[in-house]
Amino acid sequence: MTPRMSAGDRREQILEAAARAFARQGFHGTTTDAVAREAGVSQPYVVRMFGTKLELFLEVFAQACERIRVAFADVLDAAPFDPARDEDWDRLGLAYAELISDRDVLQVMMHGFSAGSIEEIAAAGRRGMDRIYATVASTGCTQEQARDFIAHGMLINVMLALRAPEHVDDLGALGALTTCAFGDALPLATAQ
Amino acid sequence: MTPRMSAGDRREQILEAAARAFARQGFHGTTTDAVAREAGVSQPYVVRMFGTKLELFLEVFAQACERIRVAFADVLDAAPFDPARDEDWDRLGLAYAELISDRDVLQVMMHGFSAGSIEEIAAAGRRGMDRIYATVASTGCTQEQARDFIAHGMLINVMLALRAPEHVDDLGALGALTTCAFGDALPLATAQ
DNA sequence: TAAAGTAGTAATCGAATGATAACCTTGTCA
DNA sequence: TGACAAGGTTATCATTCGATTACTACTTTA
Repeated sequence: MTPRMSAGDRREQILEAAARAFARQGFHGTTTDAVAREAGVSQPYVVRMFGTKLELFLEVFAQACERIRVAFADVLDAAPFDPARDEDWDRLGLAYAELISDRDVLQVMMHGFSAGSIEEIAAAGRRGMDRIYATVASTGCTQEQARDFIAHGMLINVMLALRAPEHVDDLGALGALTTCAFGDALPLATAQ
Repeated sequence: MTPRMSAGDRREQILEAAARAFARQGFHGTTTDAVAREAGVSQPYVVRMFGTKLELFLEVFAQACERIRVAFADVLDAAPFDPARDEDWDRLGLAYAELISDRDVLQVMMHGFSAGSIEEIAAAGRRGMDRIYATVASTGCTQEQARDFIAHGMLINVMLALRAPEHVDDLGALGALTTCAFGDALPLATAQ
C-alpha cells in the first residue's frame, strides 16, 4: 500500500507541488515543509532531492518562465503574426490570459521577479525575462509594442496577486482598472 | 552621549530604516532585527513600538503608496493636464522616474503587491493601487490610457528589482527592453 | 532633589526552519 | 534467496525569528 514511485516521477510531482506552494508565498514565505506536505512526502526528502530550497525554487522558476515563453512561441508558430494587426496582439494576449487559470505559473514568475535581492534569483529573472521578451520581439514589432505588451502582463500579475478580480464589485475605481486590465479574460481570473 | 530622541522622531527614523530594509527583502525576507540594526536601535524596541512586524510593514507600505500618489497629484496640480498631449504624460512619467532615485519607495510598493497571500497586505495593496489609479484617472483620460500608464510603472518596478539597468551592457535583448522601459530616466536608475 | 514618566536595552523564550544523519523498506536480479 | 540498490522516513540539530519580560538610564517637574 506504500505508493512507490520512480525518482523521476516523484521529482515531477514535487516540482508541481513546489510551484503551487511558491506561487502562494514566494521564496522567503514558503517552507520546504510546506512543499513536502503539498507533495505528500517528507520534508527531508524534498531537501535531499534538490539540494537546497534555493535550487528548488530556481528550477520551479525557470520552468514557469519557459512555460510562458512557449505559450507565446506556440501562438507565433500557429499562424503568421502581423504586429500591425490588433487581432494578432489579442491572440498573444489570450495566450497569457489562459495561463491565468493555471495561476501558479504567473505568480511564481512574479515572485521570482521580486526576489531579486538574492543574486541568483535576480540572474535567473533576467534570463527568463530576456527570453520572453526576445520571443515577443521576434514578431518584428517595435520595441515599444513589445514593451507595452510585457508591461501589461506585469500589471495582470500584480492585479492577480492582489486578488482584484474577486473584489471587482466592492472596489470603486480599482474595479474599472481590473475589468480594463483583464478584458475578456476576467472570467478566467474570477473562476477558482 | 546616549542619543536620546523623542518617540515621534524615533518612530520616523525606524520607519525610514524599515523602508530601506523591506525594499531590499520584502515582508517575509526582512527580520525585525534587520530593521533594528538599520535604525541603530534594539530589536525589541522596534517590535514594541509597532506591535508586530506586520503592522510595521503595513505602515511602511501605506506610506510608500501615498508618496507615489502624491507625486502624481503634485504634477496634476502644478499645471493643467491634457490626456491627449504626449508631453503631459511624459511629465507624469517623469514624476515616477524621479522616485526611482529613491528606489525604496517603488520596491516597497512592489513587495507589498506580491505579498498578497497575507490578506491584510492584499487589502492594503488594493487600497493603495485604487488611490493611485484614481489619481491618474482623475486626469479625465480613458481607462485604457490609465491602465497603460500604470502597467508601465509595474514593468519599471520589475526591471528595477531585477537590477536590469546595471546589466544593460551584458544583456542582449533585455538591454533593449531596459532602455525602452526607462527611456530618459535610465541614468536615474543606474546611479546608486 | 525626589518622584514620576519616558526612552531604551539585555536577557531570554518558544516555535519554526533548513539541513543532516541514520535507518527502514520495497523492488530487482545474479 | 539473498544481497544490493533505490525510494523514503524518523529523529534530531543548530539557527533564526518574532515576541515578552524585566530591567536600566535619562529627563522633566513639582
